[in-house]
Amino acid sequence: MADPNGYPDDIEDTFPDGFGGDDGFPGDRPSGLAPSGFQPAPAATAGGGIAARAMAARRSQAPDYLEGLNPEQRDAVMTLEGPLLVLAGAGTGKTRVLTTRIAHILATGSARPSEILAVTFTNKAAREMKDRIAGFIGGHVEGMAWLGTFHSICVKILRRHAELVGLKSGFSILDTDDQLRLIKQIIQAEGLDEKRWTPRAFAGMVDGWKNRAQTPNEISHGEAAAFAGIGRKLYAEYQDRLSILNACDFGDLLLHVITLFKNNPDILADYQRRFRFMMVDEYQDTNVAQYLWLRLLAQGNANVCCVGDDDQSIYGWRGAEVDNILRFEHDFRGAKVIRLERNYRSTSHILAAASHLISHNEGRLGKTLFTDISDPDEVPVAVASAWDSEEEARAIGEEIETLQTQGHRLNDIAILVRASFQMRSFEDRFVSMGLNYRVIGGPRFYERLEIRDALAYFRCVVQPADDLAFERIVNTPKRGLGDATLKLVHELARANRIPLMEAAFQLCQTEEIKPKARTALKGVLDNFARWRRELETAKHTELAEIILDESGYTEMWRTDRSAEAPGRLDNLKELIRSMEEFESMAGFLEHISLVMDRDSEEGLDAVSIMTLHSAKGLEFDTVFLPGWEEGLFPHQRALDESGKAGLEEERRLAYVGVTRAKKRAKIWFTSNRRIHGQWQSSIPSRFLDELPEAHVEIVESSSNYGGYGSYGGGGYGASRFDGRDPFQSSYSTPGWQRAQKARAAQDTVLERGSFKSSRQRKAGPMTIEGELVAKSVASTPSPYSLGERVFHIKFGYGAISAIEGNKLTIEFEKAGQKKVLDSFVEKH
DNA sequence: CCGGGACTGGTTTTT
DNA sequence: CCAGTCCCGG
Repeated sequence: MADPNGYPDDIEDTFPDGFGGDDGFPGDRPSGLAPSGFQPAPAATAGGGIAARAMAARRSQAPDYLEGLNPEQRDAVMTLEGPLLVLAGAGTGKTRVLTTRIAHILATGSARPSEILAVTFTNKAAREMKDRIAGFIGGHVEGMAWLGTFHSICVKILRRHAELVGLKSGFSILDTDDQLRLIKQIIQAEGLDEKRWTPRAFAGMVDGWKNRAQTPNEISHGEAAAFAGIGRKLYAEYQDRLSILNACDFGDLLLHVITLFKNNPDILADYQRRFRFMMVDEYQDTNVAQYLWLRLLAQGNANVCCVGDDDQSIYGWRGAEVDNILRFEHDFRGAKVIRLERNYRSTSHILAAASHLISHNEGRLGKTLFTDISDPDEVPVAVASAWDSEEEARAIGEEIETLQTQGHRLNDIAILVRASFQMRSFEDRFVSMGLNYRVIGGPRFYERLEIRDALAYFRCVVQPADDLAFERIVNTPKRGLGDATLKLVHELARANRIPLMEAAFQLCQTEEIKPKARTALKGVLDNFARWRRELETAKHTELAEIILDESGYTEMWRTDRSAEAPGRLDNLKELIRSMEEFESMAGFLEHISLVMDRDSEEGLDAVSIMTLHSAKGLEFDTVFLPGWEEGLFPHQRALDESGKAGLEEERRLAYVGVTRAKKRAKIWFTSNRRIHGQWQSSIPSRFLDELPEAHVEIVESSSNYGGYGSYGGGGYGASRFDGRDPFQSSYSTPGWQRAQKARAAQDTVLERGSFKSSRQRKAGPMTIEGELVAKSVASTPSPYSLGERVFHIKFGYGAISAIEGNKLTIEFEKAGQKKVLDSFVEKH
């Protein structure tokens, strides 16, 4: 019985062999999915009357899962048919709507789990969504085979049709590091100067092209001629090499699927039929390729629901097109738009501040967040200033301590910075005061050297053609396989268009390489051959251990006496432990190439330090926003490179920052900042002027001279920030001067005991307004004089030729000219 | 093969 | 200023 849209009764049957079967799971029947307390509609006969059934369900008994939704949210959940754009402001329950909507689709029997496509940007978001859906429908989330990131969904599709885009199904996915090494080889092969034409720059261009779904033939004339005139050629070569390697980069995952769909209408049609409902989270972050991908799939059946917030689009620089969301109604005809503006997160002061700030942007779809909840104790958004980043860190650290003594948890506090170099002063400060913190977004587990090496071994076993992996470990640990030998292998491989491993094997059969290298190479190849045989029989975790042992890799770190070595061995153990969750080595490798998860040590109570970008989607009771200065935020480079659009993206970033706060937001700016080693006096950010006076309080002094609840100043308008010189106003008030005096006294004490802070302070041009400059170290004259003869424990005797604070330049009699700290020399 | 010295570039980041 | 990379010398 086919429905009016032509859907066959059993969709599974229309897919090629093996396509539907492996999606089978116990819960792939709508009737088994009703949430408790809700009487499910009869099992779906595909098509027909979804809305009607939903209405019927609602009439008979409002299902549990709709409880507590506001009217707009409910509308978004129940609108199943046709294109739908949900404009969900910060903290308006976006994820809840998305997950409830899926629950609703399942509960009403409108589709089976495997017929729902739900796309997110990050693995974290996908996981969260899965967890929350599991809350509704129990263990049957596993049936949501198509809930994942754009990339993981694309891989799934590509594995089935790899041959159609010139790959084999077992293709590997290169990460940025592999990608760069490959590009470097190509640039070298072209004889370009790597210094002028850096692999990184080219990788950036490739990324840009792939973000726009352009193959080498489709890039513009201008870009084809970019990169020393051979942009197109290099791009084509790169793609060619990837194909020979049977590998993809991240961008390819989308690009290949788009190519696949365009060239194979039958396959596209299958997927169009399969995906009865499509949902995209964070739609404002989609790039052109993702948009095209979605368009292709949505052509069959326009039940597309995109959720996003144009005001939170902060990834323009990596290809996201705000236009996608701004043009939704135009691109998806008859689209319904629902705005979620009721905020459940922040106080009205915070919302008012954020709304007023973002209202300075043009070209928005326009939303105004509001809340009904009124908290009699709520405080305005605070703005405070500091002399430099160290004082900023110190003041914030002290405020955090105060909050802590008042019973606030550190987990509820975050510091959100514009650029990661800002984190340093906070880390330094928090370490010295013993305040627990955690940096979000640092280096990732799978990016560590030892992990990549280990993975390269595994890749070589699973994917013998993975040249990049082979290159990486062929001489790690050292086996005496130097450049000379490898060059031979490369030449043979290139000449015959065969994988390196194969070339190496052939080379071992000849007399062309030196006996020593030959033995070593043969040893490696024999090992791989043996491990590959064991792949069939041994348990993959055990095999992994065998590989690392027999290759000498573990041994290499065991004998390494550097400080990091033990940690690296631990990481290797951890790697093998994490493999246990997977069925096979291949399955594991696939997982890690896509899911570069971070370490999470959620256990302890700690302040979070992260960039504004990585804060999107999170919330904290208290948020500190340091560094609101022109040039840093908005960032100069954003202004220079993208002009007004750049400024607006920076402003959205500011909006994201402020809206992370539930109860307290405090913004900071400093008057001096060291940039590229140079001290520069800074001007308060224009965004400060864009905050509404009525909801913002200028905090006179900071840290132990005030803190929350005892604002000194008051009565200053935001226009105060307009001045070129912030010192004229608040910096000359009596309260400020008093604070400075007290602080200067305290600094003297602090710095006597702290080598680090005195070292860091020395370079400051502390010359403005004498009294403020009473920083002990900066003004202390050096005890040494020019020409003086001194002794250094390592360099011996010498004469001072220059003095710069506590740093001396000395002409040593034996060692020549060196720069040393005065504390390391003695008078002689 | 390691390490010191020269040189370079320094916003944001996921997959 | 500082961290990462590259190149060359011992």
